[in-house]
Amino acid sequence: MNEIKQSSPPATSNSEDNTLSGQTTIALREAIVTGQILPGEKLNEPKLAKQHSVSRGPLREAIRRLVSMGLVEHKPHVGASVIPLEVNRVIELYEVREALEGMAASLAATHMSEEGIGELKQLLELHRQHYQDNSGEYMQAEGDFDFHYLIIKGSGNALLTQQLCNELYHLIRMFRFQTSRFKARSNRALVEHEQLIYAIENRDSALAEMLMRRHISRAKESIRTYLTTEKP
Amino acid sequence: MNEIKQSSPPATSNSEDNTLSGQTTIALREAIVTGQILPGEKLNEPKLAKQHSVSRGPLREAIRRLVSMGLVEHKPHVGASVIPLEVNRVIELYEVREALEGMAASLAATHMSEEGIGELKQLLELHRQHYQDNSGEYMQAEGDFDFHYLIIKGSGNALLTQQLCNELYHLIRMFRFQTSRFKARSNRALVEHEQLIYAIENRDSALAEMLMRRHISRAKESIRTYLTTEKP
DNA sequence: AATGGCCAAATTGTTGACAATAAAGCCATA
DNA sequence: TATGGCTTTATTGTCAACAATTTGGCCATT
Repeated sequence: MNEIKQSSPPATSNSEDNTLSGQTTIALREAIVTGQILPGEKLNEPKLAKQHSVSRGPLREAIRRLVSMGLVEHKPHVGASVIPLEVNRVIELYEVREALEGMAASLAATHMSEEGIGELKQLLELHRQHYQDNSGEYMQAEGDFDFHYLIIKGSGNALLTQQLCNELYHLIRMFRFQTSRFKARSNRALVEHEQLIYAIENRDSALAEMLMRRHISRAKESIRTYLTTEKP
Repeated sequence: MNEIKQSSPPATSNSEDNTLSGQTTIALREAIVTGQILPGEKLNEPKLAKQHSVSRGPLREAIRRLVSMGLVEHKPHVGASVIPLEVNRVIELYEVREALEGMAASLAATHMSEEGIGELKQLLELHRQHYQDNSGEYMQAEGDFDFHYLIIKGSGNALLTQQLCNELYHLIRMFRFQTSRFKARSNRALVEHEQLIYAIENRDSALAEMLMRRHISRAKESIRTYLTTEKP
């Protein structure tokens, strides 16, 4: 009962199909995100096809989808490989997130339903209690996703939601997994979430955007200093 | 000699490969963008494969890439079809552009090289002369792309550039083609571009972002009123 | 011993046939 | 005549074999 509900975010249970290529996409995606296939590692088609008990057709299709998610690079006549974990890429991802999720927060402040705002409050309360009970460790990982997902969905912009929740989402997950030793910032995040809800509740789109952007920008800077100092 | 250089933007000469699937992707993409295949139209695999003289394998791969560009929708066991042209989608696209290109302008103000700024000025001068000579009609289409592309590239953010120039770019082209009867705003665009260059030159990232966002937001509103009044 | 070109192995790109699913039309029945 | 279920047909999903390209290693030459 200590489990947080895994319903809201599109986590693993994406709206994928039940075709072989769809299932293979999910399997490969999770293998990459959870580090079973390492950054930079090459994706050998015959080998992976045998592993997943499919022919090369569906497997190639799965690889293509991973390319469109940004998890995999592909060079003609050479092959596909998991994207290497470079500091620059992480920074760039956070800059794109800042732009996109900032807009999402702004739109959510305008369009989000009262019901949606209620869900946000409910989630915040859940996180707050969990923070008091435990040492407040994990929330940064799973909990943050739920929160951001609700806001993105609340923007009412399907393209924006698609870009963030289907394309970039798994890239974020992967980077976060690879740098998971680095936690911190759990209490501050709680306060920042609270302020964000307040702004959305008051239909203050400019403030909501600013808070969201600052929220992400701070995370970016934390990661930047972490990755550039402890690396060599 | 009246032709504007087509070098800078990734227009048709994308960094695609020389494989069949790559060429088919380009061919199909252009057919969709230029309206040879209409919005909402279904993509019949055997028929298209025969048309382009390839087998269904590469063609399916091409379709998948178009899906990742947002030009095509795909339902399992049903098939792919060109995305329908709805007002909401256009508005949503402009909102995403506003967020992404706003960030690009901000980053460009910080990172763009003096040389890049020089190119911007050069391009602006070209547009200004063309506006004086002719009635200043087309610039909105081709010219605007060049300008925005230079700024996006100047951001130095590869992911951002990838998202805008490879994924969303052709969606913009398609919508712009489908609503091409609607021009206007040619002189104002010139002034707005001039202001933007000024902001970037002065390394004023906040101003650059604001001007770019307003630039796109205005275009959005123009299109919104145009599409919602003249439609029925 | 280092370098250059050539050959072979492994991997990717492509093809056509086969299987599974969904849409459309038909017939029977109420 | 309208409706429901069935059959047929067209289309998508999958497979295994074939062709083309790259990479790595080998040998000859300088």
